[in-house]
Amino acid sequence: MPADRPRTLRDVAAQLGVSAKTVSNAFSRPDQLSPALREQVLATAARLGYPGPNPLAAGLRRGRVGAIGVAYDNGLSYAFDDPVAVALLAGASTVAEPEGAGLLLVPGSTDARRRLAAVHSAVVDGLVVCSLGDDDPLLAAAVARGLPLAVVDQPRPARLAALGAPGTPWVGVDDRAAAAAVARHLLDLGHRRLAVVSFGMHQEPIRRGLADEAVQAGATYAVTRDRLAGYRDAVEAAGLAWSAVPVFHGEDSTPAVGEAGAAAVLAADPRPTAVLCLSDRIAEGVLAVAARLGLRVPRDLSVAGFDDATPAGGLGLTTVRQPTREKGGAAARALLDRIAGRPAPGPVLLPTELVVRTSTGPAPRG
Amino acid sequence: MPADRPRTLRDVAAQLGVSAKTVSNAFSRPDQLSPALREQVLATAARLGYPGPNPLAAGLRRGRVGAIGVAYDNGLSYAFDDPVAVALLAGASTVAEPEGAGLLLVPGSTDARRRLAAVHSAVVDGLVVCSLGDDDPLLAAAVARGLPLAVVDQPRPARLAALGAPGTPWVGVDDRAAAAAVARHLLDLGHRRLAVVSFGMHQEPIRRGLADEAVQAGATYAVTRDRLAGYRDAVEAAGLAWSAVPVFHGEDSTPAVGEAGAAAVLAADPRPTAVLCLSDRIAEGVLAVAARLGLRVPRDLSVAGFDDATPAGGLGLTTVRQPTREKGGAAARALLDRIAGRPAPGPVLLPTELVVRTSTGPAPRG
DNA sequence: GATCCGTGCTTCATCGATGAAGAAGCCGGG
DNA sequence: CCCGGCTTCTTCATCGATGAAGCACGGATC
Repeated sequence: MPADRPRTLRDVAAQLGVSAKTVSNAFSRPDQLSPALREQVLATAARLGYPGPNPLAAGLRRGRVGAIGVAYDNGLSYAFDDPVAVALLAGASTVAEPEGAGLLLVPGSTDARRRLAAVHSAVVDGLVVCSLGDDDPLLAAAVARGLPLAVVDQPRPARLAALGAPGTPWVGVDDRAAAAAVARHLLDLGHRRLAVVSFGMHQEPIRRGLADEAVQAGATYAVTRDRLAGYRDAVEAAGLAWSAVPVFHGEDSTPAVGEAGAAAVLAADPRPTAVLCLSDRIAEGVLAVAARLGLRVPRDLSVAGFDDATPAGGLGLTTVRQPTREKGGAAARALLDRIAGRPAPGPVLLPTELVVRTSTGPAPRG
Repeated sequence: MPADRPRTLRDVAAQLGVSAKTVSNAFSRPDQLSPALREQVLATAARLGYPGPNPLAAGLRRGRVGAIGVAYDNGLSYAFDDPVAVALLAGASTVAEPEGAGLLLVPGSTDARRRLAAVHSAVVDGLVVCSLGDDDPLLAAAVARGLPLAVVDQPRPARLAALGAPGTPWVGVDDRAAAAAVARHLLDLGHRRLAVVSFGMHQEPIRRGLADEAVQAGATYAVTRDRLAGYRDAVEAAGLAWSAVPVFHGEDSTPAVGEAGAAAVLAADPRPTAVLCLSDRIAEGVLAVAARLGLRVPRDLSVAGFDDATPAGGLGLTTVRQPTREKGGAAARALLDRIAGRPAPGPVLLPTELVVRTSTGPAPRG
């Protein structure tokens, strides 16, 4: 009998003169032994201070650990500041929790090596990857590990197939059509001088500035590419030249980028009368600058966002609602299905909706 | 040679005619073999499609998995809706991420058995537990597993010692003093008829209603107990009777509870002139009801919150700022220290600060 | 009385990797 | 020429639990 707390089933088994497997069954398969013996085993285990079956060892043997991972393009600390990312996690947890599955937030890093190491060493049954660039090695690493995957937003299904992960469940929206809808809304209001403030085009290099058409088309973030293409569709359908629309892009989806973008595009003369933002958080920054410049919204300037995340409603922001929570939920669901060997759905395209609030109005005359 | 992808180091080793340990070293301890051989091993592994060392098996052997868990009193899906919980996670991730540690969100459940099972089966190196009731079996389960712990808010250090976890790192604020400060602020403004809207007293049973002094003192949530005691300190110091202050309590920290509470306490005649809320989210609900009733804030009614979380600023809410992010960060830091065998700090008491905004003002005359 | 079956428990091999310790080869120093 | 020490790689045991298959026994069945 071990002097201190027994660490293994074996120790407890020896104490009782039964087999290790029986102790294991007492904990994990109550139907495999008589209730009396089970009680006795559990009581002895408790008395000796046995911590219970080691989940790591059990996981190794079973090939299942009861947790799914979530990997982001950006770091975790960023994720928690972004209402969209939080909503996604909320959705995923709503699905995972009732199934008893934990959610492992995979640490990000600016260092590519460490970022990949985190994916290699994540102890999970599967991975939800969110918003990766077309050529992000993180996805390749996950595929190489043979982990069941579910992808949110990007890469797009076609790209996934090219990356050797065909049939991977995918959840997203029609970014292009949605973006076209907001742009059309502004064009219908008579706006002719538009500007765009976007988040990043690529994971690397991180850069800010105006993006010409070649840069836009070369974006490795499919979401960025497609939303810009959607704006362009609407602009050209209205008979305007896309090349005349300044597109500022920052590195991520933050008010800071919105502020920088607003400063850049609103300095032009003549000033744009409407700014299309690739996210609500960017729009938040644009609104802040507009206020600082003394521009009345929407009388002097119309601003539209994307996402309909907190606090778009409070700001009166016209935007595109996308069901972010549902995206997270659908991805988690698909992943859990895959893990359980149930048939997982193909690409899931969720609906979007233009939400018109008070930040957009008729173009000013002249 | 295995027909399909090799699954183990051994397979790769056999292919190359080296030992399994060498392949292991090629991945995990580059300094333990010649660069040339390492290259060769990695190339072969890649060629064969070996997924890399299984993190589960490595974790078992090493006794370390590179992730810390976070367990909540409430479910995950609730956590993501509460800005305070999100801020806590943000803080924890800010600390864990640079260390390469993942964050496992342990699934909650209303079913006690499943809740404990989740703690038993969490594959983590340690656990941050947040805001548990004094007698929550979840804590006992974590202690029984022998997991390194760090506790946020509650149970209090004294209680932890009683539960067999003395010396467990603890992070929190002086809830009682902070609550007294807000209450004093209102009393100083001349308010004499106060009311309180609180969140839960116990994990179970979940119940709403007015809580008399016995119920308040018997709360198993130390945070609830202490904040109420703080209010009481200030009220009695002002020469008023605490028993005359209606204390409504709901189950959790949501606007819905605030609305129910407001409906209950504002129905009294004479009406309270000030409502103290145990959280900003509750205050949010109270403000909504006040608006619905046509009460002007702060002219007819003063409302104070607690936390200074989103969107307290936007609402102009007077509240107590507590450094929630830092709480999460400090807890994660302490836990990682413990896991690494570094000396962990004793109880960490973070500062709070009264933040006066526009939701509180002088008591109406008469 | 022989056969069959289900219950309750055991044995055995295995999940996949890594720490500790040991054995070759190579080097320089005495 | 021999020895100690370093590098590089190997062997061996082990981390802790569980699936699959097997054995023993009591009761039902014919």
